[in-house]
Amino acid sequence: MNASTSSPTDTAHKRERRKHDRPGELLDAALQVFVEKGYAAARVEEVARRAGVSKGTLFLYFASKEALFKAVVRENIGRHVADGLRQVAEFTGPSDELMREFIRHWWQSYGSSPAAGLSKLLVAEAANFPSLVAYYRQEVVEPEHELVRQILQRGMARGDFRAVDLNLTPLLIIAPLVQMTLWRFTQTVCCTPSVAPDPTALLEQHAEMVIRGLRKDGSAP
Amino acid sequence: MNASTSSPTDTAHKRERRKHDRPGELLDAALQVFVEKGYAAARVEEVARRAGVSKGTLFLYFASKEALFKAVVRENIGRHVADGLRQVAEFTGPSDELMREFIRHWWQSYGSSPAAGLSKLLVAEAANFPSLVAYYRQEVVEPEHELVRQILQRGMARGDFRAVDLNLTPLLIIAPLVQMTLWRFTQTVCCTPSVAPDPTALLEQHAEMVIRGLRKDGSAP
Amino acid sequence: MNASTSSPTDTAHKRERRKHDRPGELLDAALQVFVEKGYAAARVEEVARRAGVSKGTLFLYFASKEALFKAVVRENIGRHVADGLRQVAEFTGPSDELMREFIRHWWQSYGSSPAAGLSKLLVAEAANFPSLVAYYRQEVVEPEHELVRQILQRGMARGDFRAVDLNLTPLLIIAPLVQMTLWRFTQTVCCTPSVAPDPTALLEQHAEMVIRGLRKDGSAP
Amino acid sequence: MNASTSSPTDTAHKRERRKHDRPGELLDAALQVFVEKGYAAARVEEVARRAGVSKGTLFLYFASKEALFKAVVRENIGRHVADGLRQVAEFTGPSDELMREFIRHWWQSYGSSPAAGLSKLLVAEAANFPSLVAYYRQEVVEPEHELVRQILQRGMARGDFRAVDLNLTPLLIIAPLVQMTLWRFTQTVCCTPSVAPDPTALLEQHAEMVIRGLRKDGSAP
DNA sequence: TATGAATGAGACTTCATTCAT
DNA sequence: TATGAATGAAGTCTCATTCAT
Repeated sequence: MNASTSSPTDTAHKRERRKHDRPGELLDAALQVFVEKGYAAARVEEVARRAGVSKGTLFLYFASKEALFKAVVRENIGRHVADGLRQVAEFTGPSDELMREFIRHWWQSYGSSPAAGLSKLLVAEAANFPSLVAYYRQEVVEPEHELVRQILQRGMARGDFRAVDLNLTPLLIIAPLVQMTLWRFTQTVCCTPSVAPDPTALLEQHAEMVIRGLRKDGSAP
Repeated sequence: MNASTSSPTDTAHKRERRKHDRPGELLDAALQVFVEKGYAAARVEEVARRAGVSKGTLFLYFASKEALFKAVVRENIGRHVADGLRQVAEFTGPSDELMREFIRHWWQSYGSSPAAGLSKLLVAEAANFPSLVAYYRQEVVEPEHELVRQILQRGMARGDFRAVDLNLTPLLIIAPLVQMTLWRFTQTVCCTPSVAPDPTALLEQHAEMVIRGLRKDGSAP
Repeated sequence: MNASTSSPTDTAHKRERRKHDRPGELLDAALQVFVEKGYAAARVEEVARRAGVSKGTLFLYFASKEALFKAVVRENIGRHVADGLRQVAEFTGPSDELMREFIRHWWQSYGSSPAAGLSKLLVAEAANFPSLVAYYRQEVVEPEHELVRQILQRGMARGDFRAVDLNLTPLLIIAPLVQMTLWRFTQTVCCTPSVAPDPTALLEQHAEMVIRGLRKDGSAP
Repeated sequence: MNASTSSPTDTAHKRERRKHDRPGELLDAALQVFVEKGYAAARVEEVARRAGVSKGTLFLYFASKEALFKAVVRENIGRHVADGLRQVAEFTGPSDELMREFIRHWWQSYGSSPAAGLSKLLVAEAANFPSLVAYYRQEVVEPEHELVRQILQRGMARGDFRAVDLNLTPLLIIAPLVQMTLWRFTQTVCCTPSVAPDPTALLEQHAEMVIRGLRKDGSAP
């Protein structure tokens, strides 16, 4: 931001990188602004300002505000699920532990990342951008559910978990994770600790509840 | 409409009733529109149209779009929690059943009602209307958590539930209910059944998971 | 205003008179409001309120805001000049005294009356209502100038005044009177005494200046 | 407009100059429109049109209609009084001549200038913008009166003028000048010559009346 | 006659988008 | 490529006027 805090080499380097990374910097800034204000209340000028360019420049890279918005969504819909699936296939320990891993990993790779703003954004703009919701479901929600489904199936097959509905249960396992994600963007101001508690403790408590909820009736703790 | 079908008293009453009912009709229409589009994208003219009045009429009852929005939130923040608290105090059966009752009741009295749109609205507009978020938390979220906390305490006191954290657990119990609420307004368009499944089945499954999650280690099903 | 402050007879009487005087009360209220705010910024509802009737009632008596405005102007263009002309014809004393009388009388009968607001109104709205300006000039300004012209002619004929231009001098004599009138509506707020001084002293000083300005070169004081 | 007629530097300058001149052009147009119509009846779109720009451009330079109005007033409250004061101090001739000079100068530097519209504007909007009236009085009216007061004091000290009230007399001397100013904007339409006479002749006649009004009783013409 | 709820044209203002530089 | 001044469509809000009661 400030030339006095970086060496000439850095600045020059930064400027070089700048030109190349413009779209990326704009997308980062746009994600921030869209998440904060929502689509309609977001100002393209503020996106440009946060990216350090002028309003006109933004339109060199994105044809319209809507195009920018869609690019933000598509860009941030990661592929963090893919390696999740691999993990399940390779995992050899007890299903309890796999479930705990999944929950921790979900939060690390998505829930606590900047991309998590997408969840808020898509809740807020669902009615205005139905195609994005469909896209998001296909690319994110469904694979995620499939991943949980596989964990459940593995646990049931191994006799670690009782028999549960494979359509409903993934929703219930993921719901608190998504809620924690939404809270990150809902409680910027207020924040009694009881409402925005320590994420780690909450994740562990969630995992504990889930595992106990899935335990077979006669099994030991 | 026709003088021959109504006495002067009736017609006078009709006039009166209209004036009396207008704000309510406008608030209902406004809730719909705000939930659908979000605050910024909502058009006051559409609110007026859905309420069957002209643009100008809306401003006879609400000083501004923002005042309308705030009135919508305040109006729909119900008192459905109050009788919940009474229910707990009076309940005499096993805590399992009380928890099931709470979950069913939450959905009936709020989650499936039109007022449930508030949840989406407050997620979407949290950053733009922090005071409303604080108000909502105080009036709705905190009392709700307190209610669940009392159910948990009762269960632990009676030996029905194992010892759990009284700050974290309510969040985990309510989170899936809120998620179900949000889905109602997120999946207007698409809707594969696996994503928007039968609420009743989901509620029962949620209750089952929660109860098992709270069960004492040695206890029978 | 308040029934408790007047006997029943008074009130009844007042109400009787009311109906009859509605237009007059509306015109009085309208003069006030138009003078205070100007035509465009004046609200018909405020006129109605000050007249103690509803907005709808105003339109029973005046077809439109513009019609009300024109009626206000026409109504307040008095005939105070007419008797002024008679006075001149009948006056037998020295012209000094006649001039002093004219100045005092102008202020008493117009400058200090509520109708004086017209002067401000016509300055403000001249460009928007040229026909009213023409009407005002014909009915008020020209007769007034003619009156001063007659006083000057009389004074010159009697040898009391030096020879002066009969077109220019009336303007110069009346100008300070009109300015005093405008100040009444311009200095509602501030009012250092040097700017809004005692009207009587100012009138006397004006008369003194005018009379000396008209005195023949060799004449004694 | 045409690249062949201007060097790059020129065109860059032209751009710069436009941005630099815009506020001034808008203020000029705004003064016109506000004086013609009054504040409330003035349309910002008309101001923009007269300045040759679009509605939106106006708001790049002035935050609101009210801000534009206030800028118009502040901008046109000149410093034409300052050099008047110097003139008095340096003047060596008879006070008659100084007074004549003041009257002529007042008209030249203010009364006949576009800024003279301020007088009409402030009469019209006094009640709606009291702070501007106070500002105007402080910056214009009071210095002007002080200037006349100094001329009078000088005349009395030199024995040129009789003793007069130093608070009242400046008002009487300036009043006809202000009236002449107001007439410029009041008589756009009608205009019988007797009502809007030759300003020069009127100024001379005014000066003559004032000087005679100030003359010591025994003094020769 | 009197009311005041309802209307809708029109004003101010914002902001995504364009384009000359 | 980058800028930012300029645009004008569209939104919120006001208020003169109407009309059912």
